[in-house]
Amino acid sequence: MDTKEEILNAAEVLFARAGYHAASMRAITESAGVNLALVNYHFGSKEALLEAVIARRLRPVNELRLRRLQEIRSRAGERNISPDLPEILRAYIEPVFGTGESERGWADFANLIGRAFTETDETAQKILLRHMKPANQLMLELLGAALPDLSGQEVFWRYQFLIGALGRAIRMNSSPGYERLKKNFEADSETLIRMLVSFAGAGMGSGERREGLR
Amino acid sequence: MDTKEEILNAAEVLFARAGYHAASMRAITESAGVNLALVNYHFGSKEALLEAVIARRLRPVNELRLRRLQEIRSRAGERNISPDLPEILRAYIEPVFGTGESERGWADFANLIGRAFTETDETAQKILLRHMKPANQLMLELLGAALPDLSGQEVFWRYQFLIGALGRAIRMNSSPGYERLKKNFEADSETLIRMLVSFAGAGMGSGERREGLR
DNA sequence: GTCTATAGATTGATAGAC
DNA sequence: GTCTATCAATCTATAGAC
Repeated sequence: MDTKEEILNAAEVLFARAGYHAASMRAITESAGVNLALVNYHFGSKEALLEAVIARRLRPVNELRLRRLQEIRSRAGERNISPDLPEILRAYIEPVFGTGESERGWADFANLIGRAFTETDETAQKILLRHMKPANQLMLELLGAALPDLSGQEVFWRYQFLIGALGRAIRMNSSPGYERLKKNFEADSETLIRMLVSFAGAGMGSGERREGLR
Repeated sequence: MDTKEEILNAAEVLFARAGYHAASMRAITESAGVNLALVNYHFGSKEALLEAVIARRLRPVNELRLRRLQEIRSRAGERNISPDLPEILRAYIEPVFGTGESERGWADFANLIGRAFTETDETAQKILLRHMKPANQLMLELLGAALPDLSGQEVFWRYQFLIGALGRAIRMNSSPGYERLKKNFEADSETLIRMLVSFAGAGMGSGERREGLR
């Protein structure tokens, strides 16, 4: 297989499992079965490698998200109605669990994303925010339109709660080390998505006057 | 001041802001104004230092949590009624935002906890889980009693969503780097707690037959 | 493009004087 | 308890042969 891709795959696994700093380039190249010097040849630096790992998976996810959210917005605009909250949530949540092809390796990447929110002296966090910005802005706009009775502050924080719940779900679902905790409560992706949409839908809609009237 | 405490304070800040691996013992001792060798003298190793940092803050939080949850359980038991969901949530959430004394430094620790869920080759994660286990078990039991119509799987995952939302709230509220994102949506702790309880209460109670009848 | 070899810096930890 | 000095290991990155 392509050397670059081999490195990306190995880096994804190790960044996700050990963390950016703890995953050394020696470990990565060894796991990939390539020479140590090839990381710098192909990517330039360790940080650029992290950027490439994140970008590879995140681009299709956010493109799909954005497309679905834009479609919801234009449909609501045409008929001059508020966008539907559960529909918005599903468009935001579903792509994270796989863009369709859903190749192997997604579990590790999901774990990496979970880390990226906090770790690696903000290196990964910045990369992440940059990729998600367009979808995030549109998401806030649609949520505001779907929840017209809530203040901007309320909408903003409920959106943050959703992001937190989603991140937790992804990590719990994919990262090893939670097996013992999950025991008999294992859930497949579709079940998880359904539970998330229902949880966040009820949580975000709480206090809305229109609640339940649609 | 006490040298040990000085080291703990500096380590807390640096672990939180840079991450466990990125925060070197040289940086920690320099920031604490003490000699490099004193970390190993007082704590034994870098990992033991992390353990001490976490334990110092987490013990009072979880003791308070446990006490309040136990009180709810015994009150419900006496009167032979289901425990009240918002009350459970408040008992679980409130202590995380400060145990009352709420000394300075809590913001950094909150950030550290956010990291600990994922980072540091599971070192911090294990420490965290060990500390939270008693409160977590009681929490699951009370949630099950408060939501008798839900399956164990549903209760478990909604609890995970709560943990995710809570963690996100803490990090957003305390860690630097989110200032630009929060802009005009800043909220004080009491407001945040209220929003969390209302969000999670609605989200967790969704689908319950008794919903709204209490 | 891929390799060896190594530079150059930084890390956690410790021995031993005070 | 606190200090200096240093070891041994590890890290990222690069020079240069093939």
